[in-house]
Amino acid sequence: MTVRHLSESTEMYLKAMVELSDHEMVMVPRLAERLGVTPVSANEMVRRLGEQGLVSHTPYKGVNLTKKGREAAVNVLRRQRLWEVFLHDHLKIEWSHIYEYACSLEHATAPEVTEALAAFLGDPKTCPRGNPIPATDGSFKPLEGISLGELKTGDKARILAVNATATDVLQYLQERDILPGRELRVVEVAPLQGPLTLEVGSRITALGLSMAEFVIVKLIKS
Amino acid sequence: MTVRHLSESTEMYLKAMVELSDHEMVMVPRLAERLGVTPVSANEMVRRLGEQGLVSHTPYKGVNLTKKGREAAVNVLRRQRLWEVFLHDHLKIEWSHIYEYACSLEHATAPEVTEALAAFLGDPKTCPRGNPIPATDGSFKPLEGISLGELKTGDKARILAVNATATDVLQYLQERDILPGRELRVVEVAPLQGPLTLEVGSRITALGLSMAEFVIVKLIKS
DNA sequence: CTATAAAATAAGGCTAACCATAACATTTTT
DNA sequence: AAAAATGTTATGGTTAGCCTTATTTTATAG
Repeated sequence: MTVRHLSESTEMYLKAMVELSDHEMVMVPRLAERLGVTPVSANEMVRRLGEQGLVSHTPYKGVNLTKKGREAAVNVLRRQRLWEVFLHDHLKIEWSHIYEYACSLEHATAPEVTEALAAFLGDPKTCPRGNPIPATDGSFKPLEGISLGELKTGDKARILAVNATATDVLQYLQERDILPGRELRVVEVAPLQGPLTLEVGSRITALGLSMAEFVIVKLIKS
Repeated sequence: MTVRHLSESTEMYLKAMVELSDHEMVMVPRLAERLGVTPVSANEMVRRLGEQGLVSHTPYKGVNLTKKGREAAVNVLRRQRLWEVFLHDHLKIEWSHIYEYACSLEHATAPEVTEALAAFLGDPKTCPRGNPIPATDGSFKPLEGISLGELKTGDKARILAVNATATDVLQYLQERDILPGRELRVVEVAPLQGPLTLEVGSRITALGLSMAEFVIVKLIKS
């Protein structure tokens, strides 16, 4: 049915693809950025993934996952987010660190362990960063929401998920209480890619646009 | 103080060394056997470990761990055995599989996660295979017991630990109820490296010598 | 003390993932 | 339509960890 055993690197590429655009084409250099490798290396790897039938690449148009690739990617996501739940709820690991640690564990997790873990956790549907956890059968509908960067002055919204992966970014956001479930109001949007001024709880915070991109929100009708 | 980050392969070598002889010299080909690599590869790797100050190798005499190497090795053991406890007690993974799964996880476990896991598990002292779990500070006294292979006809003993690592061997032993805590009696020791005949519970079982080597027991005075 | 077995080393090769630099192709902008 | 920006490919290099096939060194048993 699905795939035997994929290298850690392969899993990271697949996960990156599903994380930064589900179903749309991704330019290879965008992938490279997210994975912290050079575009040349990413191209090389994409070729290898193509040979394995995991992605299809149309030069100058982008890559996307094949059916097989998406299955594998969703499976990685499942493992990762289950570990996130465990690390957060049971081990009480600090929120900003769980992504990093879960990411190491995910590659070392056999199917039997994944399912036992899911059962132990009570089949959670959401991870601590707010993202949905794919089901065993691979069914998975990505969060419907918009990026915080798309809001206008005066908009009110609830934070659905925080998709940052770097520990320091997560820490920065955590310090400002920008966490799943919180509600916020956009006080001001500065021009020229300038920062957003937000009111979260009763705090006023400035947030750069690039960080705001990581925050998925749902507009609250007002 | 201790070491930054060791590769998975490095950790496996260190663990193998502490597992198959604590404090005694090990011949490199013995290491190679346990790790499933050729003696040539093991020699190469031992050289690299030597350069990192983790082992010291005296040609034709054997290798042993340096202080630094032993610290690292004991740390790996700690992580591994903690995961074994989690997999067995909480995830209810089958006994014969926990070594294999724990072994993957151990290499992906940061210190913060290790300690949080230990706390979550209630600082267990023993893993499901019967081995002691090293403490955070690295203190660790190996089990004192003898190998089942050293027993004589008529001896009675209690099984302290089962040190096999291969899943199929563990399964074989599990099927014959050769598990930590069980008591047994040696019915017969066949000559010429022949099998032992054992009475475990009320069952009579024949066990080859090489498998018996994996079983650590304590003689019961009679 | 020499013969044999065991351990070690030498030499050359392979793979997955990375890197840099440079050339080339395509898309987008002006 | 030309220039600029972006994406891709070519080429050659690196590292860790493995491999095989000799060859050499040492330990040990007769």
